[in-house]
Amino acid sequence: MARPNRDPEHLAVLQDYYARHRLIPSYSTLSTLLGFRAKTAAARLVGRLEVAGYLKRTPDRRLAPTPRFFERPRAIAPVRAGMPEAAIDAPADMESLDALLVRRPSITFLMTIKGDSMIDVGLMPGDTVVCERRQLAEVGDIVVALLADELTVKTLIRENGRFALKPENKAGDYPVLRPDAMQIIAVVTGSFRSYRR
Amino acid sequence: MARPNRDPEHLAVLQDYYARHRLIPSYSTLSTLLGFRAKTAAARLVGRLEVAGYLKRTPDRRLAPTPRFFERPRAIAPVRAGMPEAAIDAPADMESLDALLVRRPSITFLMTIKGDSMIDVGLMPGDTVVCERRQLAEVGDIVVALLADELTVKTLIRENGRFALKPENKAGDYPVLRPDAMQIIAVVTGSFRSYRR
DNA sequence: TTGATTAGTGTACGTTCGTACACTAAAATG
DNA sequence: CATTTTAGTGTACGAACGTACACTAATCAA
Repeated sequence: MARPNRDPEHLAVLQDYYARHRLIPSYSTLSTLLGFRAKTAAARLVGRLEVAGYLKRTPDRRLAPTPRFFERPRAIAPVRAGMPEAAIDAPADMESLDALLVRRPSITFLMTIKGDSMIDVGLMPGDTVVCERRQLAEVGDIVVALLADELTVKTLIRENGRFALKPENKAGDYPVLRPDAMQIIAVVTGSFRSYRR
Repeated sequence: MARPNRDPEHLAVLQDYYARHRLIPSYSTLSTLLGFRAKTAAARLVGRLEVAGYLKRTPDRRLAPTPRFFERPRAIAPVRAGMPEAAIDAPADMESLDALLVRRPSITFLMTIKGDSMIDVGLMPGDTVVCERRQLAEVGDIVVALLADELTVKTLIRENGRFALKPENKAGDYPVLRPDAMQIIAVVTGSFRSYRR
């Protein structure tokens, strides 16, 4: 039909640029980046990438990346024989983990897990939880609550029409907490740990 | 001395905007966002945020966020009586998730945990592990190994002078793997999950 | 080989953006 | 209360940006 489509290759360059600068460049600099001599070429490319769902426009018509822009090959098991490289394809530029875990920076804070009361849901002592500061939580949410001047991480449950805080450790035999007064400080939206020494 | 400094508050709005759009807005839209009536105010604010190290300029003089822009406060428990705000808002330290979890982006990739064979060390099905690609691992490391064309996450142990792969699930009764040939693909340096619906 | 199709070129133009500059407003200090 | 300092206002202007449009180049299918 027509010319060969080099868009994937060009997208890769754009993704690298974004990884370095955290910014979609102007058509001019994108043209320079890709070796185009007319910035219209960059404009057309961007149009195609928009249609393909890699870029979108903000309310004020500026260019911004979409979630798809950040999709990276994750390692996938099973792997084809003798080809672990292909399955991994280590991306030189990784999506920012911050983007994955933090949606509203202004109300987000981190907290360290103390003790093993939430071990059944994979929250080990020393793990860091990502918390969004708000009072409204839903039943089933893991929340940060203020109890006797201590910040506690527990699952919010409902018992006989009352809210209670449930530890997640069958072996540890922790009691469900049914305080008279309880203040929800934040909702846990994620967690992480580092195995680095 | 002078007017109260509302920069932290304004920075928070900018950070939220960035989290939504992955883009630093123009001075005009930033002014609208913050309720400024002159875009010069936004320009001045941005200048201050540059000096403070939250923003920088790309080679073509466009505005981009710095690593510090992505730092989050870490709450400290226990809390002083009735003062949960202070523990969060006046944090001991600020940290960026990327800096914490990814030290060498070029050899780092992500992988999703399948199954519950590592549940005792807090790796639940669906969790994402951060892996650094390298062959040299130490005993006790959690590693990604290639076994029968499958990528497996296990703990590397030494048994009678031989290396072996140990699952971490006492209840599940998984066997220790003692393959004739085993290839270490990567070392797990971190893990995370999101509780978001 | 020809025709259809799509990528990139070159130029022109209106709009928006960033910056400069003089000015006003609000707080803290002495 | 006066002084000092810094945040925000208002206006103006050149430069950069995005877009439009006509044109050329490269590939594939018939």
